[in-house]
Amino acid sequence: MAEEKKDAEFVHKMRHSCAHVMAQAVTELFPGTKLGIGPAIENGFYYDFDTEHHFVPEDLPKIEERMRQIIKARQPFVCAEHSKKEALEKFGAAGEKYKVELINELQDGTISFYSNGAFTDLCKGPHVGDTGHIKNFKLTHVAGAYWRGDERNPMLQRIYGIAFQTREELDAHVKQMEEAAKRDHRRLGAELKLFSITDDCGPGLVLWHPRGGRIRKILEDWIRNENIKRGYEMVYSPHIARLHLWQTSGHASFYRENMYSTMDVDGQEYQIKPMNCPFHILMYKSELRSYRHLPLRLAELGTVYRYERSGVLHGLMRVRGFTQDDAHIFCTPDQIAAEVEACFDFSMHVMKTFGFKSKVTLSLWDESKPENYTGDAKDWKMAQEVLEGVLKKRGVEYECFKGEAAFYGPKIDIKVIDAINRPWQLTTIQFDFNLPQKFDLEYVADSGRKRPYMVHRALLGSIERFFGILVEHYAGWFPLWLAPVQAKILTLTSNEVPFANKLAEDMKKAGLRVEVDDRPEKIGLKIRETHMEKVPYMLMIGPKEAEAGNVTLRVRSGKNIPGLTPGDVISTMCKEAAEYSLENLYS
RNA sequence: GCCGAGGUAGCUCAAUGGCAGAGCAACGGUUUUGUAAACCGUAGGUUGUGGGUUCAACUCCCAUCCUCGGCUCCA
Repeated sequence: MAEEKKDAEFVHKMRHSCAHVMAQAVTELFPGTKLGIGPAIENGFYYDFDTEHHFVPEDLPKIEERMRQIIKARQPFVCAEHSKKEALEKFGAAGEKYKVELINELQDGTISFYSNGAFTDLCKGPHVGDTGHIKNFKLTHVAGAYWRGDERNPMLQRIYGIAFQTREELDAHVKQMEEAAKRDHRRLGAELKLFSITDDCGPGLVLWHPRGGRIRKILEDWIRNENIKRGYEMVYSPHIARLHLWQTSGHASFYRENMYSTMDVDGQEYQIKPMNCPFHILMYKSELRSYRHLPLRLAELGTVYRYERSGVLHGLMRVRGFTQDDAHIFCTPDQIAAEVEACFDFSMHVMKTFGFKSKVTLSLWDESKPENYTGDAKDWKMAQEVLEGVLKKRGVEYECFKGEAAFYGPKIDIKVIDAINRPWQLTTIQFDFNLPQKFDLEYVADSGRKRPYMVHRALLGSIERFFGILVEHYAGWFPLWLAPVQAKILTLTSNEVPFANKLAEDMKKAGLRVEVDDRPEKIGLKIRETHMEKVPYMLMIGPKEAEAGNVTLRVRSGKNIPGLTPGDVISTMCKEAAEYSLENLYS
């Protein structure tokens, strides 16, 4: 264990040292380049540069070559300490304005520098002994990045690299990235004919094709049933509403930049919905509510439209029109903890059903800036304790982020990573102090009228994003209960077609999704195409099977299971599909 | 939105100012086939879009739309 920790520390130092060497190579090859920062990150490092030259991919091998020379020279990393004044003089003279900015923010006292060869960088270290310790690295890509991550600052050019202790690890990582690219949902979405997003329709607007539509319908039916089982009422609301409604809710001001322009209907301004909340609130308000009727849980697969800046769109993960599995819970103060707990458990049930590994975060307010939030300190304290209490009770690991709460309340977010390790938020469970007040919600309690608590939650997050994650998670090999085509029947000759059609008919009657490939093609071709469509089960029928009245099952691995009766196949497949199984019963 | 790279047949990609091409897919025909690609043929294009330079533009210039990698922002 201690060994592992030591290794991890070494690798981190080595990656950071590699960033220095890259900066050194870049400043030598492109004189006048100013330096930003260059930390070690997961699997590698980056460095931000400000230079007239625009880096192109062809520059990377040249920079790598220079880096290899520096590494070969085994230049020792030497630490030196200077006063702030000396540091400012040194970097000021070199015109390193970004370094000067960093130094100015450091406390007075000594400031450490690391040098190797002729290159010196402001750095708190530590580093490897000399550049010879850097062995297996590769520069991967160039990207833009704002200085200090603030879009008001100038944009620098960032070069990313990866570095590992051994050649094998580096090669394995490169290979892994290539494999990950093959399961990218955008690629599989086209290959498996699940969905498309086209120029003609518009960016961020998804066309769900028949195969994707089948899966979506199964997902939607499943999540609706799970909601109903837990006491939710499924409701529906319109896609547009009078602007007035959004002014009341406050969205027309605080959510303005994500909303589309209004449209004129009979001289009135209408707005396409970016949220479902106001509609559920109107339903709540449609009658006088009593504590006896709470909690009220209104759920909807609600399609919303949000303006997302062009550069942030990403396949199904970030789109402009999407459907949330949204719900709003209205309840009394003494019901709130149980409701949040139930939401959290519901989310965990979702994650488990699909085999997702998730990461939980708790977003809290910044109590030093109450002016940025609605609701008083007492409410916030209570709400945060409720959320954190549930996480503690369930014993899950979670990370707290102060100041990350919405202005209207704290929240629990649950994220899942995609094929290439990018995290995407699916579940969100949020307190809302704003809307009950804006709409003056109340309920009749034993001692007069009171304001209900309101929780907003989405578990899948959006059907689109969830589906994108799902495609990548399974690499297109959906478990039987989700597979758009669960089995394909392949005939060898035209003589078996009647038997194949009869089997298909019986399977369809049993509720299975099956297709027959009766083309006069070779069995090898049919197998290849069916495999590439990622159909879980192939049922092969040739003269032998037709004679015996059975089928040969070919599973994904290529293994054959001969002599199965149609009845066996149907009952086993039905069982597997009904249990939301992640594992195939035939394998 | 910002920085950069791109956009050629349904898909993957050629063509460096001089006749727009290949493989796969599609379509037509032949093949009745036993475990990951049978064979022959046909068709397919305003090179993202609009403008400009030129005798001549996929190629150079300008604008614009979209995609990709990041940044910022978020389900």
